[in-house]
Amino acid sequence: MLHELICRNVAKHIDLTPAEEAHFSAMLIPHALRRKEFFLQEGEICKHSVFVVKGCLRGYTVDSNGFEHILQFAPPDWWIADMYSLLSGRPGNLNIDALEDSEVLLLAKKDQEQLYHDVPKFERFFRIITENALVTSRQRVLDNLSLSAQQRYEAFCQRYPTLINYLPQKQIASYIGVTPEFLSKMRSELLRRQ
Amino acid sequence: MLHELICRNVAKHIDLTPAEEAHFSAMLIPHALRRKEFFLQEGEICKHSVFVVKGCLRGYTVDSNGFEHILQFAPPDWWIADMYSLLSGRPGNLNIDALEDSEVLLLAKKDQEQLYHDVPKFERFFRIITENALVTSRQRVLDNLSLSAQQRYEAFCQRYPTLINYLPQKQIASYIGVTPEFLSKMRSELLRRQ
DNA sequence: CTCCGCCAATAATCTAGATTAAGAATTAAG
DNA sequence: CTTAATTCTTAATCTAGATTATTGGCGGAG
Repeated sequence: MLHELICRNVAKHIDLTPAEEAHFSAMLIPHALRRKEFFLQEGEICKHSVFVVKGCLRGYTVDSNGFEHILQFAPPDWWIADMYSLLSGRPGNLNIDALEDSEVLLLAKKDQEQLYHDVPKFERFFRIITENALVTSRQRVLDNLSLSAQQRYEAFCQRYPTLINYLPQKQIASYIGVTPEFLSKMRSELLRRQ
Repeated sequence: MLHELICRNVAKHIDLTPAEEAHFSAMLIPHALRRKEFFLQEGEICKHSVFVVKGCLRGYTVDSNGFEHILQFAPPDWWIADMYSLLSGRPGNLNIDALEDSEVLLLAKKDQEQLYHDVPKFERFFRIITENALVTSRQRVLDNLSLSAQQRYEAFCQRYPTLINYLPQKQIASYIGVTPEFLSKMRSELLRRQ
């Protein structure tokens, strides 16, 4: 069933009655995205939290020189959104698109707020996943400040072992903050050493 | 009164009855820190959320070459903790110390969980401040990936105008990820240009 | 089959920012 | 007031990683 993955995702942190689960499920809007299709573009207002069921999305910005900087990959079982825009209701600077044909479930901001009201346990759920995301994000800030490109690549390999063989190197390079050429150089050095 | 600042901080996001406020207040442990005194050191388990009433704390790591990398400053009205350690119950890699003589209020993890149980509105409060912290942290990741040192310094000046004249340049350099020498060079170039 | 767009690899050159060193300016302490 | 410690500045050299350019492989479209 379409909602099985997301319900298990929620059940990791809170217990729902069947009625609560049905109430939640009814709010979810299934949506399909083709490879390279945008879910959100810079300047738009983000009105949904997105849960990935199949495929892979990415959130990134484009700087003044046209270079992409990837903030987040979202493979199945992950949430993604332009949090700044979603929370503030103002235009964001994030682009979100699909790296391959994907299926997602959307939770509208208004429904999410309704859900907090109807089933307060969801305050807890989103508090916990936001806390985890914050820990990850802060670790990434520290990695960017304290590790070399080589070490950042190795850290990425350890943290996302499934993504490493799945994503084009170009995307990984953009996530860890190096050029594709330099990532290639690092990889060949790593291979030579082992 | 000692708890006035923190109660206004909470009131920004949730409304409490006098009884709830008293219940919350009773959990807070006042604590004083001298300049350079550690609240938490690398390898310890973080058991409290810290709210700064007076002075200024900082959270940072020390890399394998002995260089400090500042993750967060906490002036009055801010929360700070080693979130990874606090959430996981495992030893963290963060150091937290006072940049000057400071006064803080501690909320023990156990009390915080009790509070979620007794006054569920606090789930909401901490969800919201965690969301805001996540937006800030992700913006910082993007700044580190896409901006030059110069631009990162200007962004810091805009975002923390009060801190800029208050903190030693050495600390600011460590936050934006450059050497004190290079920060000094950038500042003199900025002055020359204006 | 071939033409074209995407991806990876390699190499030469270039630059932002680190490193090192040394002196000037502040601050704190006796 | 004197000394010691810390912080800030300036300048010379050095390096990790960027930039630019070239090549080859590979899969899809006509």
